[in-house]
Amino acid sequence: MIKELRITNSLTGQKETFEPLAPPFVGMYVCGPTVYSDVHLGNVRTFLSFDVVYRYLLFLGYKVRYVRNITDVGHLVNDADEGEDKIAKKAKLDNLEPMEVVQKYSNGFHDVLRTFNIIPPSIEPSATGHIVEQIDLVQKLLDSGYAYEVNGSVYFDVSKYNTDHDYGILSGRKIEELMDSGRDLDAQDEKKNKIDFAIWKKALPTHIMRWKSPWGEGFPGWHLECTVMSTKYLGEQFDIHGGGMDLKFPHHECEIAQSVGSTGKPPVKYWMHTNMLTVNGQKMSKSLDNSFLPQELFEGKHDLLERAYSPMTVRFFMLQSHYSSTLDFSNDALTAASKGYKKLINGLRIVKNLSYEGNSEVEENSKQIDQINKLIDNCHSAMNDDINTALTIGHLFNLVKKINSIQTKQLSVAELGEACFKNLKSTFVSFVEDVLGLQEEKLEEQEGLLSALIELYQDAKFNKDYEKVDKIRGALKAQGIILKDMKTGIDWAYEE
RNA sequence: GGUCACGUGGCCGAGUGGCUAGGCUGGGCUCUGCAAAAGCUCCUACAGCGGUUCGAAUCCGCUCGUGACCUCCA
Repeated sequence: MIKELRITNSLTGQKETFEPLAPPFVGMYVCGPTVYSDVHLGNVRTFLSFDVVYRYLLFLGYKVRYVRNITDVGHLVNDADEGEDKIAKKAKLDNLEPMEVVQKYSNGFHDVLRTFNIIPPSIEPSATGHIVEQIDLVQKLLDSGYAYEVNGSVYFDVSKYNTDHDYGILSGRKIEELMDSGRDLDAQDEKKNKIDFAIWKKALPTHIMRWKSPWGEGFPGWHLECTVMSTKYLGEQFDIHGGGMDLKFPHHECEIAQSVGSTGKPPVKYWMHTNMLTVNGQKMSKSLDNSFLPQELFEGKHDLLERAYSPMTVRFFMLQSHYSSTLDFSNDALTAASKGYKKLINGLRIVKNLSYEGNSEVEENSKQIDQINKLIDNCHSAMNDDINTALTIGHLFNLVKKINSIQTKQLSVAELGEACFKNLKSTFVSFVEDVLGLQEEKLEEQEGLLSALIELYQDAKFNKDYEKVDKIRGALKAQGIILKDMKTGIDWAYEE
């Protein structure tokens, strides 16, 4: 059994034992969205992955401060240093105040995450709320010599930084190669080198988002806000920094440069990067027009969707792969996930209703006990092994078999003994609900009504009124409920 | 072009130097008024070609294929 949590550190490419800088406290920062449009399913995958990381750290007893930002200024449309601000552009387009855009899509973001049962972070700071701190950081970088001012804009001097430190330490890039590729500097460009990036940008007269600074009116550069807010709330050095793979370069590389350039210390102990959600093998992205909004998924309203899928089905689907692998979206896979999810939740319903009953005439079945204890250990091991939710779910399904056997009395709780049974129940419930964050999607119908129907069903069966029996069975099936006739009684389950 | 991943059974997806997850689908059995559910069970794979090894799908090399990043992107 793997007793310690190990996570893959993108910085080293190795699985490392997780040792917080100051246990039991853990600081975790995850790059949040730029709120200029609706979040799509690919975005959700990242936040879902870190939701499980957060949940598991809590499960292990750590005191976690989880910071996830909202980027509401500074993120430009085209490249890091030119073009319009995404928020400002959208504001003009929709004829709204920039902050209305921010509020609208922040609300939408929160609604979506709540639907997927993603726990809100401890702190959700926004870039516009930290302009003062960002100006301070720009000044620090100027003071340290790693930044220079040109015409009211300030740029980070990557080559200068690279003489003292290692730019590219996270993404494996070499500064010379970066210089050779990509677009060339044009005549208007104020930068010394094309790989330099803006940390403060002068606002043109038409620019609607602007703040006063020692360098004139302007706005902060994209990468700056994450450095500032992570430092402010988690300190100059903290445990985990996460985000999607596509942020590794340049965003996270720049964050490291800004931190090291200002404090001299590497900011993050463990970098974690989640992989992309793909559609037909291609990354889901807005520009490729292959992205789904969560709402389209729930309603089944999209050309690529054959039917609707519930939030928990999608959550389960995503957890069935490892966060570091690409996950390909398809109707077949979602349909399979839907059935699997219901199987797991049916197991959850059953085990919650089970209680221990001793029986002095029944001997403990050591083979069963060993099997169950092993499966429980496996669940812990799987999560400890780099948050392997897919493997964890596999083990949970093996436990579902045991739970179903108990319900049909093919296996009795007395055989397991009290300790094993209680361990089974608590492990199963806490892994499904607390760690994986899967919950029962309750029926609209009241369970009381259901049990009344089941009683009628039972009477009809007793009276061998099979016409009525079939009628009740058919009516419930139409509602997605199937009846389980067992020797030991009647129960219902979600149709898989 | 540069950098880095990946290629697993009908489908989706873990994993690992020997003990061959799991889900979905399909077949069989038990149970049942008929079913369903459940349990048991069968079909058993690691792109191709070499190499290392007692032993590789797992390590190394080459080939082919796919993708990501190098511009904004979770």
